[in-house]
Amino acid sequence: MSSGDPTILHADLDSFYASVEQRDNHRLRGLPVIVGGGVVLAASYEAKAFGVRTAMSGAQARRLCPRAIVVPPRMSAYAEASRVVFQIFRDTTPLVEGISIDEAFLDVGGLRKVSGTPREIAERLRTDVRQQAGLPISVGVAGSKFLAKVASAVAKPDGLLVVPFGAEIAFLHPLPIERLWGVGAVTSGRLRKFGLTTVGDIARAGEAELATILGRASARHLNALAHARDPRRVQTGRRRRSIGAQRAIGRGQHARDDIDAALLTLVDRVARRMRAARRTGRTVVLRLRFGDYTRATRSHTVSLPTSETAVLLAVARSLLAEAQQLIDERGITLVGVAVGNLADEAGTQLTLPFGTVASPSPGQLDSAVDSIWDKFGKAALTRGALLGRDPGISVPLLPD
DNA sequence: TCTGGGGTCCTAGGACCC
DNA sequence: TCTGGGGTCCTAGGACCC
Repeated sequence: MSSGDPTILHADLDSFYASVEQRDNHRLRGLPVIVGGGVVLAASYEAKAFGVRTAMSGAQARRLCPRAIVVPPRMSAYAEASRVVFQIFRDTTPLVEGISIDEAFLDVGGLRKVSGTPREIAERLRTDVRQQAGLPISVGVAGSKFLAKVASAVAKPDGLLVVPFGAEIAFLHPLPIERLWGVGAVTSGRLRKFGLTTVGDIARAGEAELATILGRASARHLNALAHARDPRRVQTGRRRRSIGAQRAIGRGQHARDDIDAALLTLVDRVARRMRAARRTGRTVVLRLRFGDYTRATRSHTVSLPTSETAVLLAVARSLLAEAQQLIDERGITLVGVAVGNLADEAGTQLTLPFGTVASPSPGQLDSAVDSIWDKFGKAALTRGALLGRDPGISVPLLPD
């Protein structure tokens, strides 16, 4: 690490969704394109020139750029494009760590004899993605993940930037604090109040002073990054830790039946995705957002992992009942369901009257059932759930 | 013209166990 | 009986990222 070239690449597709749209429809090329209606999911560089940004409300975006062409998202097209690009990544090096649908870290150490210098590899990668996927991609090359990521951001659009060993501090310190990983709106506001505006300011402030502003953990984290210290290696085979779905449902009154129908749709979508990925989970999280934009979560952990719609739905419904008072008071505008504590699908599936629970051994059946019963109340279950008569449980499962 | 739909990680308190 | 320390798990909230 002390000699030679830095070997960590951060590859990041430019305005990914918008670029796919421009690739697939030549009439959109060279024009300001916005993907997404209510909120901007992606904006082409032509739209960004007008100040349009990701996550901006659609109304604000159209005000800034009235001539922008707004197209609805085509998630399956983006997923397919991502698949093609990630295959190019894996053809480049086996050490690929995917971060999201459109970015990844690649470690090209040890490939010099086969593939050339990291810069040459990065240039070829950009050419391959352009030719094979038809998409622009920016690449940062540095000695750490953090610096590589900053470098790719600085290189955008459609660029390549290498931060050589020894040049890290000079590169990093003039940058605004918002470039630091973990500095969002809240943290940047706090830091700026204390006159800290550049990464160099953070480095000079020192950990102790930072701790008085942000707390110990954040202080340690930011201080390390500001000194370009980031020992994390590129990790292959990282696995997803939760699977979820959510839906905004607008203001105004929502009948309980409508909320319940939304919940069913979400649970069904999540459970289906879990089964497709052959994953099971133990913790069900209900996410809510209210009319005043406050949020709340309720969660429950069952003893055995499952991907069964009926089981997950039963838990989600009990969580919704728990939160009913909040909903009545504040009005609900978003409902989401996520399943965490993920495990691989178990070998044994125990079929219960109200669904199937994955179990490593039949002896654990009781605890699995108990954990769900506890949440429901025994009375409700014995009243009919186990016989499939409780309308709260016997919802017909949609076919896969 | 108020605010998608995915995720990650961290913190803190409480329960529980040894 | 009282006090204490350490560890894990669960729950809820919050900040942040793309």
